[in-house]
Amino acid sequence: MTRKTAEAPAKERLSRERIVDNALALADAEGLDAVTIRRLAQDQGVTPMALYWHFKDKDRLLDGIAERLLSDVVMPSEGPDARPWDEQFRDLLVALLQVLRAHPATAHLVMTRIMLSEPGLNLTERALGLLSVAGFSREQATQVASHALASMVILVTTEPGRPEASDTAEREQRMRTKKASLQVLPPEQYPNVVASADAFVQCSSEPYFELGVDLLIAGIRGVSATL
Amino acid sequence: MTRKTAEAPAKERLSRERIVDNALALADAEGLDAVTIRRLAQDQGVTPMALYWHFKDKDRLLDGIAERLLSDVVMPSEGPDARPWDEQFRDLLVALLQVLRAHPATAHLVMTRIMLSEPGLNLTERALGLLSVAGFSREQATQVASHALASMVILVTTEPGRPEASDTAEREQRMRTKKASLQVLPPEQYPNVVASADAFVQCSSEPYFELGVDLLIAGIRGVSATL
DNA sequence: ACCTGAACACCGTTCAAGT
DNA sequence: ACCTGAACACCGTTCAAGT
Repeated sequence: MTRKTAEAPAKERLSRERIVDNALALADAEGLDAVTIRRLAQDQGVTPMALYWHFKDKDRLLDGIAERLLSDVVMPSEGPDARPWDEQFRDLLVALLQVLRAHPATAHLVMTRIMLSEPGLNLTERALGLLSVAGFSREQATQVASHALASMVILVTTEPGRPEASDTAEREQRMRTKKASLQVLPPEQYPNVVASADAFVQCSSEPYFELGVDLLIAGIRGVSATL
Repeated sequence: MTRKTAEAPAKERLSRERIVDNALALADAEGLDAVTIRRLAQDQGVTPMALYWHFKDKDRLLDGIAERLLSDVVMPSEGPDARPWDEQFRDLLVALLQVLRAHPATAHLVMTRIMLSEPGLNLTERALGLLSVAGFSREQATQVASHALASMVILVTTEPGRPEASDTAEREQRMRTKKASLQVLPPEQYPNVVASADAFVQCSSEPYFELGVDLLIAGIRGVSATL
């Protein structure tokens, strides 16, 4: 339980790829706030300015992380698919959700960055195609696609009881504190909140994510039926 | 077009309220990144450390902003309401959406902070009540309520063409640049993306937000029908 | 009760220079 | 092409002290 992260001496040269690797690993382990130019440099045994040869600024590095996430999405295979559009759309969402769930601390980075990378463009192209089959106009399809992506992100980032890059001990403590603060509320004024104290503080992941996807798909289906 | 924000000499004393006022106004004008302990102090003609008497740290100040937003929500009046739960739920969402739209730069602050203030608790209590009428279990109602709140937030923060606290001139330039970068893509590979270039870069707000709310309500209604 | 002064340990980034 | 050194202009925050 030492506070320092174990760092390999990192003999090998720097590269965009290596830098993104480390940034992502660091974010996974300690949260995005720990991802700092200076910290990354230190972990690589290099001067902070060394990174600026590979990335114009920190924002481009974050772009790189987002691109990495998106390139990790394993898309449903191309080609004709006889199934209804909503089933295909769901597969797309789930594929995206898988990688976001693996990297909750960086998931939100993709929201503003999908159109900046090839894998993001591919994902978007597929989504737009399916939504136009569903009967949406260009404008609506675009908005629904954006919203669908964003929904997967917030599903991951707002999961009740999600470990916020802290160790398990103090995380459980925070959960208990929060739960207690809800249970202590006047039950005649907040009966539902008090009764939901548990659910606000933790949940079982699989049903949670399934509900989230169901909600979105049902919404799209519902709206498409009124077109 | 001077670069300095015009600051009243601010003769009056400091207070939590005044600080939050200024922080919110500053965020609205220049984005949340501009909201800095030091900057706020300077604008009030006071030393940075003066703020620490009123707020334990910056995070508590952000809590204060979130609470302010939530207290600005004008809730549909209490008391028995004969209308179906989904109409009532929609009113709740729209009420929240109104204030989030007025403060896009700070909207996301409420996502993790609803349960920390009385207005947030009231909003949540009402939402949970309606969802339990709709037939959801405690766990599901809690998750749906959280997701609904978060959806309103991302609707606001990811609106295409949303002004990111920059002046109109360079904002239009960025939009043109982004649009051009999409239109230049190979149309045989990304037909839908290219055709949607316009829609990714701007939209008319009212239909956009209505679609967003429709999507969510339709989703909840759809899922509730399968219970 | 309310605010100041000085200091600490951080940031991202520029610019000129080394190999 | 790839990296270093020194410096700049910022952060949030602590701690002791003033009124």
